[in-house]
Amino acid sequence: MSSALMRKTQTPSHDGVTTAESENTRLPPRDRIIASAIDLFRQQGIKGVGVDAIAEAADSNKMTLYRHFGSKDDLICECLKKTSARREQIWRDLEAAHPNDPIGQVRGWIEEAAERIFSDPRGCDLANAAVELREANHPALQLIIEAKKAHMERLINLCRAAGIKQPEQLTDALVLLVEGARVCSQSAGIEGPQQQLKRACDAMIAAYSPDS
Amino acid sequence: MSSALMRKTQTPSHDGVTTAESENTRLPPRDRIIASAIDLFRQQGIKGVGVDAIAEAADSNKMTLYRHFGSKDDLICECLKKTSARREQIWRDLEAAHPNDPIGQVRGWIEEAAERIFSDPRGCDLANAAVELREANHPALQLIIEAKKAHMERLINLCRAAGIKQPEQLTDALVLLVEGARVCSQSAGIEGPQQQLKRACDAMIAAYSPDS
DNA sequence: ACCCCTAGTTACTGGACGGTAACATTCATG
DNA sequence: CATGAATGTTACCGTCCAGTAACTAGGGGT
Repeated sequence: MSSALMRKTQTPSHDGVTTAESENTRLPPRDRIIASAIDLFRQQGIKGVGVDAIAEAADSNKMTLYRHFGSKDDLICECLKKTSARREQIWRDLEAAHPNDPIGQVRGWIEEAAERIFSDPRGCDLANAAVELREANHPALQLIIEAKKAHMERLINLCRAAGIKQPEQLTDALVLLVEGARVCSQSAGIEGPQQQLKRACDAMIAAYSPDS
Repeated sequence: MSSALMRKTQTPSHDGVTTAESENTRLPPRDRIIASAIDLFRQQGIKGVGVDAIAEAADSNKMTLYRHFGSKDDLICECLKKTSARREQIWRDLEAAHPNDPIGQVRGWIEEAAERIFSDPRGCDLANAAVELREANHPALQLIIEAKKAHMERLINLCRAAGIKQPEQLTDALVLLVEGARVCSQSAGIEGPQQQLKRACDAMIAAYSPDS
């Protein structure tokens, strides 16, 4: 809490001209608002944070927020889209890191998920949003489902390219394990079963790999 | 309003002796409130429902609610305790259904989880609560962690009794799969990987079973 | 100069929220 | 019948929420 407040206190472009370079380049308000919203949603939950807090954290204000996003639900959807886009980027990075090595990309994805679980045990933003936004037909829900579907499609193709016998089944199993680890990191304490995510995935991959 | 009045009109022990049992016996307000709260929390999320709505759904009122529970957080904790207690009862039922068959109890637990996922795809109340109650040191969190821990302890003992080589590892993997299926039933659409929960668990059990 | 678009500021609305006070009612007991 | 505890009823408090209105301040273009 206090650290977050402290961090926000930095007076922005107080001396004006020098901001030329580096990450200090102030993003336009829309991007700042989305970034702050993703942050706060992750820290306090979607229903646990109000638009005023988001605007303030973005060093902006509520009116500007409402000029860019028609409603809080709108902003939520844009945040989820942004999160999905970042995921796509991670996949592209994995492809670059393991070229022509589909199973390496799959293992890289698992590795990345495991690291993230330990460095920031707050689960998957998309899945968490689905838990919080239970009102029927919430516009975010379709986004979440489609993102998960696209994600699994990619995994299936990688598994197939890797010569897995039943790529759909292995993908389902791996997704269950990873999603389970992400939720357990929130509900099962620091010593929970998420500690064994990689080992469980290895066992599952072995079970579906062609016998050596 | 009027329906509430109508419903309340039943004269209780009007004929004295016969009322021994029957489900028409109105539960005391405290139990009605907890039951209604669990229901509403599940339907609309913990942060999505107010105490007024809970009191009304319980055919009671806010003051009675606050006489029994010091705060909404208090009520949340009692609901989670009740949920944990019901889980314990499920385990006892499984023990009775599969006496001296530890792996049968484990499979029965998986079976029960799978059925529940399809009949009511709203995930695990405990895990969902952990997702929603992110404020640091929320009193519910410790309850959730302890319930999950006790649950896993039971699974480990069953796996060990079944002759599994590494009972802790198999338990971790099975819990990841089941928790993953529960969260995917909310976030991955009706055709999500939760459909393959049982198959994935079978593969995992096979991988950890002594070779036949 | 001019306009115009974007962004920031302040103040506000109406409603829902968690929680409380004061009072009225029921009802099983003595 | 009297008592007292548990329950119900109504009204209220202060706070927070999502969302809006009116106004001001800069910053480029033309």
